[in-house]
Parts: sequence; C-alpha cells; structure tokens
Amino acid sequence: MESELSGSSIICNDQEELLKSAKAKMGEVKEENESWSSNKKHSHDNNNKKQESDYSLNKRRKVEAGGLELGLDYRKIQHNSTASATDSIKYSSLENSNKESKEDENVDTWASSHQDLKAKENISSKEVDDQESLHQPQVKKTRVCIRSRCDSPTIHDGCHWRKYGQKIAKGNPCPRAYYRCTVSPNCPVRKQVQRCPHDMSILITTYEGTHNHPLPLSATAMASATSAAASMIKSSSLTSQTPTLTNPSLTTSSLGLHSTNFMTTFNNNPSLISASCHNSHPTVTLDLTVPNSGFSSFDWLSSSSSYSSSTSARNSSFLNFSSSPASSSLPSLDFTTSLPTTAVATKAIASNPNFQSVLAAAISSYVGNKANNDQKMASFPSSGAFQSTESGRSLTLFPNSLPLSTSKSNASVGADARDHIG
DNA sequence: CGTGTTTGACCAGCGC
DNA sequence: GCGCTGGTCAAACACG
Repeated sequence: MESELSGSSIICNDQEELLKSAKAKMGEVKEENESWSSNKKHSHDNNNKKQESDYSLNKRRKVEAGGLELGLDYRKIQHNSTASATDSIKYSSLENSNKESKEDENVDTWASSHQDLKAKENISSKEVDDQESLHQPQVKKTRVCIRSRCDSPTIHDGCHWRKYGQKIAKGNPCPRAYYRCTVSPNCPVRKQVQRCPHDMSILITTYEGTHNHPLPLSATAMASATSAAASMIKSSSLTSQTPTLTNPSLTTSSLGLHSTNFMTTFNNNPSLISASCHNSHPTVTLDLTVPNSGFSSFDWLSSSSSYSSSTSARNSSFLNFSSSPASSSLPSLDFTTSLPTTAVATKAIASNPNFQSVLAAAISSYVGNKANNDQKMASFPSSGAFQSTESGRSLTLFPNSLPLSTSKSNASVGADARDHIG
C-alpha cells in the first residue's frame, strides 16, 4: 500500500529532474551573476532601493503583524477566534466567492516560479508531464490546499519538512512559511503554511508536487487525499467524461464506517457542495472548518478539549473544488456561464468518484487520527492519517484557484480542528 | 557536529 | 521602466 500510495503522483513525477536542471541552470545564472554582482550592486541604485524597500517592507509588515506567528496559542485567542467563529463561517460560506478568492490568491500563488522554470526549461519529463503538456499546456501545477483548525505552526502530515523561508504576504498579517520535503534529498514537494487572516485558528496548508520516495504510513493518508484530489482535477480536465478513480486504493469501502457514513450523508446533501473556478492553478480545497448540518453526530467530533467542546458548532467541513477554466472543469460543468450552475456543479461533483475518493481520504485521515489520538499515539498510526498528539481537529482541503463567481459549498463534518505538529 | 530555523537579500514575474 | 510582490537562497544562529 505504501508503495502504491507513494506511487500515486499528484502532479508530476519527474519534478526532481526538472528541479535539478532548473537549479543547475539557476546555479549557472547565479555564478554568472556573482561574477558581476559587485558591479550590479554598486551601479544599480534601483537594486539598492529595492533591497531597502524589501527590508523595510518586511520590517514594517512584521510590526504590523504584531509578532504573529504560525503557531497559535488557542487559549490566548480563543475568545477572539470564538467570537470570530461566526464571522469565519460567514466569511467562508457567504463571502467565499470574493474574500476567499482574495485569500486564495495570497495563499495560492505558490510555486509558480517552478512552473515558470519548467516552462522555460521546456524539459520533457515522462508520464504526467507528458499528459500535462499534451492536455494542459497552460495549466499550472495542481495544488491541494488543506484548511484546518490548528494551534500549532503547521499540521503534522507524516512527512518531514524543512522550513526554508518565511514571508509576510500582502493582505495577511500572518507570516507565510515555506517548507520543502526532506524525506528524500531531492523530493520536489513543497508546502506553504499560512493562517487565515479572518480566522487565526484556521491554518491553510498548500501542497504541491509529488513525493519521489516512499512515504511513511502516517503520511499516506494525506498523500492519498492530495493525490486523489489532483488526479480528479487532472482527469476532469483531461476528459469531458466523468473521471475515473485513478487511485484504486482510495475506495470508500476501505475507509471505514465513518467515511462511508460521511459519504452517504454527503451524497444525501449535495447542496453542501459547490464549485468555483479560477484561472491558473487547478486547486482542490477541502474545508472542514465551516459548520453545517448532517455531520454533527460523528463521534470523532472531539469534545475532549475545552476548545472543541465549546466550539463544536463550528466544526464542520466545507468542501470545494475548483479547476482552471483553461483545463475545462469538472464534468458537465461550465464555470464560465451562469451560476445556477452551482446546483449543477454540486450534483456533478457529488457524483464524481474522484471527489469522493478525495473526501474519503480526508475523512479517513481524521478517523485514523482521531483513533490515534485516543490512544495517545506516539508512533506512526497504522491506519494512516495524521499524527497528532491532541484530539479533535478539522481538516480542510481547499481549492484555491479562482474567484469565479460561484459560491462555495459546504459539507460539514465537524471535526474540531486542532492539528498538531510534531 | 549535524540538523533545523531565522531572516535579510536576491531574483523573477507582473501590473501600471 | 519602475515598483510591488511572491518565492527562494544562504549565512548566521539555535538546539540537541
């Protein structure tokens, strides 16, 4: 299973080589630059100004951010976040088309540079790249965004990450952290972590790339979810027909009762789903932070923590899918036209097996995590999913891409989101 | 000493 | 062309 999952590529399997060659090129360029860097620095006032601007801007933003960090002391902000819980819900459910789009823009501009490099290099990679080049020539990498309520700096997804940068993004007082996978030296996978500016309790994690190495068990659930999500988008974009489940390991039958129940509930409430469409990056987003009906009975709704018990009402999921217009979109959906389409999209997505697989994987993660939490697990969970030391959490796969005027859907799965990072 | 984080600097893309 | 912004690099630093 592990190899199976690790082999399920999210986007492109040969990014390693792409990055290698790209980096090699960058290295060359850098060497060239360094040979004349002194000239450059002294002769180009613009650069100096730019540097000062960069420096002062970051300084200013840091001051404005008031020392905010990705980590979150829930107790400190509880009243705040609780008070803003409804706001957050409103934000997510009512204003998602606009505000969230803006937020997504902030969060989802990730790794475009790699795409640019890729395009520039015009490197022919195998499998997926071939498909992408053939069918999605202008589509950027698929990304999977996970929104979760989490008081730690990042969610623990089982992989090993190394932080390589942090930036204060425009429009968000919270810093955005950049991580790369260090399980394998050349693993191209990156992730971006940022807190939602409208609800500091929500952690937005965006994944991009495909692991080129076997994953630890604890990471397979996330990998499965992201892989399936990306596969769904890919298949949706590659064919006008209903996409097939590209990851056979992701079947609801293998995900346990909760997943099945969720699926049933979800399918019985197609209105909980909607679709939105953006340009550029096809992104899948699953947001379980928005309350909704029909899922409150899940026993893995944690009530063990003061936070979760007091805020269980807002523990739910919010499911979204979006894809690039350029890559078409979900089957039977025309995101470019009118938007009673939301209802149509909702149904189409709900019936999309890939969507279900994504959902199932995500739910599986929670279920597994919850179980592991209950056991105060200290090692990799056998059921996959996240590794957490706290009970209760909510997971969100979120589609960032575009602000198409479509409204977002919500499928609630209340899970108190308190992902914990290791 | 190895590993990971912090943070100022740098670069490229994009919009005006 | 210029400035803004996001993403990345890499030296310095922290930690076990």
